[in-house]
Amino acid sequence: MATPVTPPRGMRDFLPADKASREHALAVIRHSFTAHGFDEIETPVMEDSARLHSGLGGDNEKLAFAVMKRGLKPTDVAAAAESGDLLALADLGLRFDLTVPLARFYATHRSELPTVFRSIQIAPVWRAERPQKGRYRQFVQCDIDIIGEAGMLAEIELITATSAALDALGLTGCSIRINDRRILAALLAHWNVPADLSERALITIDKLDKIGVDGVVAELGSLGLVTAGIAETLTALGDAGWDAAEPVAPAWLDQDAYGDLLALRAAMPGVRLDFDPTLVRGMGYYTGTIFEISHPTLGYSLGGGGRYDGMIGRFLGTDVPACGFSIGFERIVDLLGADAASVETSVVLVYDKGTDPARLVALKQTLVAEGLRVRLEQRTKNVKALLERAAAGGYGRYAFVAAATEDVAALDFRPLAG
RNA sequence: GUGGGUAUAGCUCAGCUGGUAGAGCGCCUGGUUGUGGUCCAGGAGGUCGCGGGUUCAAGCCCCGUUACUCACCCCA
Repeated sequence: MATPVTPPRGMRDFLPADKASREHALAVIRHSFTAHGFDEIETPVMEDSARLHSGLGGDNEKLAFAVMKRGLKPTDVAAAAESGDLLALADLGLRFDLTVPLARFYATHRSELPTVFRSIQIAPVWRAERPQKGRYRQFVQCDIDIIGEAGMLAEIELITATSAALDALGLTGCSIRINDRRILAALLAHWNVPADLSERALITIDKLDKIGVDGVVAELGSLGLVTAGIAETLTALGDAGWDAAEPVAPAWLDQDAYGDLLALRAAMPGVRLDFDPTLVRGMGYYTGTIFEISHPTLGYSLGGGGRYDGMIGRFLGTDVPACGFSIGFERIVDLLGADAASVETSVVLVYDKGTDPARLVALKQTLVAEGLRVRLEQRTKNVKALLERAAAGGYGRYAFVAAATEDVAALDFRPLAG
């Protein structure tokens, strides 16, 4: 039956068990980032509409929810309709990522921030997309960014901290793919791709693992490019790993950028880094290193980031180097199970109707003081269903409170098997 | 923005070639059990997403519409 009480399209309610595991994961991520020397900040969920549409958000700009001006009159609407500029009706919008707000935040507060500023942002963003598996219209991103560090120490700290967070969550099998915009730029130059086709060509290259060499060549051809020799390079790109320059560096490879990637890899022996010259990422504002979290069981990435040295300057007037990494929180929590430690210390006391409330609360207080999480449940006709719900809610043990139970020592705790 | 699938009880779903709405689970009541996740019987609960159409008759067929969902595009 269609119910009129569903949340807005692509946005979700969270039941207690979901909320608990989300909060647990958030705490783990926050702790990892903090331990690596990053400081958490918060910005408003809305920014000026003009700022959101300043060209820095790539295609995401088109997905921004707009907020109408207050006090609009019918004449305003008519004027906007006539001019065709409907965005003129909006002066604010919901943020579609955390990077644009951060750039604005830094421009506002630069004098109060350290020369090299390491920020944490854990917050929801909104995109007016068509929802599907692993894609929502409201979702939480966990961003860390380093502003003011031009050297590769920024990349190293970001990747190290992100990798530590994934480890702390118990996520196994993740790898981080890495590339550099300079390598892509050199590649396009090698193919004589004109500037106005660069963006389209890059998006096509990004699909190599999905549509294969022939698919990419066909799509590049349809853009009007001369595709002679491209297939050979693409094959080499697909096979390229960290030995891409052995024994001889290929003509398409930007050796400066590649040398930097090798140095990054050498600095982080504990992190699984894969060089992928076909990695693109859609955001046009990236200028150097780009990276993305991959998981073998998923067709989409779990997060990504890169260097965007030009963006702060758009707000500040003077260029400030910046680099960031974002974890896609929703896609991470979908992979996590319940928090085992919490289940172990959570118990249910099942009591019969008519049991003295004073005695119940005394028992409960004693157990709470011992560090347990305690839920009181009145016994229902069907105890089985009650216990199964408790198990699903993250409780690990239960005991019945008998009429004569005066002391917690008399409680007979038994495990709740899901 | 493009395409596919789905919509029937609180939940998961049946419902034949059109003929008065069904099951399991959950819930309520009575009994049973009486350190207990058992069993038995009974009961409540449905504008069949919404709006039209065809028909003596529509949950079922036709048209429209909305929502959900999966995929594409793109993205976290």
